[in-house]
Amino acid sequence: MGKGEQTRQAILDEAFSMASCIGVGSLSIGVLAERTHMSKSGLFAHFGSKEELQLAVLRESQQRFAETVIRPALRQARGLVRLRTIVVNWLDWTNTCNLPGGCVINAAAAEFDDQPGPLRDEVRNALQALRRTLGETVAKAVATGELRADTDIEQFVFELSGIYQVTQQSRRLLNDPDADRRALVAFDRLVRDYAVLPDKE
Amino acid sequence: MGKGEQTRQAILDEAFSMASCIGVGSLSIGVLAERTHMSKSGLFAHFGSKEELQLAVLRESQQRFAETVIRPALRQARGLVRLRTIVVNWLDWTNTCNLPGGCVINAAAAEFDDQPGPLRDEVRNALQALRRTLGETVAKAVATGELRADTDIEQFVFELSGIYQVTQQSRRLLNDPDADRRALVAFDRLVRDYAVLPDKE
DNA sequence: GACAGGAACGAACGATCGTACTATAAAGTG
DNA sequence: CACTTTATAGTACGATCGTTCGTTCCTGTC
Repeated sequence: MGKGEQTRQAILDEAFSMASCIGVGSLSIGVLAERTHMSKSGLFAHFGSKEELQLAVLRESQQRFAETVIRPALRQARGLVRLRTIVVNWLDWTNTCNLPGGCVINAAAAEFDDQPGPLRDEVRNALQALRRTLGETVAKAVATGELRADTDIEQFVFELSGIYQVTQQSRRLLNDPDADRRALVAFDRLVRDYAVLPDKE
Repeated sequence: MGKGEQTRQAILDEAFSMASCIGVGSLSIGVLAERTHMSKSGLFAHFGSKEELQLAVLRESQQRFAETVIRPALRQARGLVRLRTIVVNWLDWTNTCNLPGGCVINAAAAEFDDQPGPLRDEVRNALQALRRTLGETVAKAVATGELRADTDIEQFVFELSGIYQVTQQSRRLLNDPDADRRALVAFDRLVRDYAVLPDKE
């Protein structure tokens, strides 16, 4: 990794954790330069524009998410076990990664949902990709026969996403210490409702 | 209503719909003055500081929410009917009110969840009040015997909030035309799981 | 040791930010 | 009408914004 690539990554690290706290939209090149002990212009040269920097942060976030939440779960057996692993990792990933202020993409989703442009597109793609991944995982749990064959997969993923979002809000804003427990209760209820009934004894 | 109160309200109207699109944090006094055909200083005098303006927008939002979502539902019979009315109103209230860019409070929740200060406090209080109101409504559905006596009310409200959030995201960002239908499916599943089983025939 | 290329800096740009102060116009009140 | 209060405008401030430009520094190659 060349020198340029190295500093660029260091900038992204700082920008990432900063964006977690104040949002991707409120990133400031001046402040970021201060924090990374660089000049504004020196930092700027690595990205060419503020928007490129913001996009880079969003991409960085996606990459870390894949490596932290999804990939470790692929070692689990396909089906409900793997799905549950993803959910647990997902709920915990703001702790695992350096995300003092919550999920960057999730916050950006609320921030840009009505502001057309590359940033909105990037967030949109990221969330669609995530839902697709979740959908495939659910589909495998159907294939293994753990979930019913007529499971509405998109509905399942829809509700799963809701559980994630409310958990973040409860934890971060309302300081609800039971948020994670409640999230798992909701997840279990979701699974139970779509599960194949066990044979009668 | 005096002249002052009148313009103040006009400013708030504009600020409200603006905040809906770009977020409470990105409100700008200059732009707001332009849109209301006033001078920056003239507008400024109504609030004394930007933060006060932002707080006023948040309070305005709470008030409209109460009048649009909650109050009309109080005409319904207590219990599941009223609860369902609230949910339907809730899901629709960004259309009912002038909210081109989605719920102000909900966006602010993601924006300020890690930035201590009066704004965060206000959002927090608003959401806590909402959850309390929802909780009381659910409790009445328990009292009427429609929901089971051992219903975990906080859990119920927790999941309800999740349904709302994911619906907003699906509709606004992912352009999912089925979002509202999915929300109601999720709600019905929630109610069914906590409902008192009908007597066997 | 000359040279080249990339990396970082420093200074400055025009624009916009929130805010303060002063003056003028309008509204409200007797 | 006169008088007081309130509402709005105008101007200017210091700070910060993203961005540009030209220069310097460092690193590695011939």
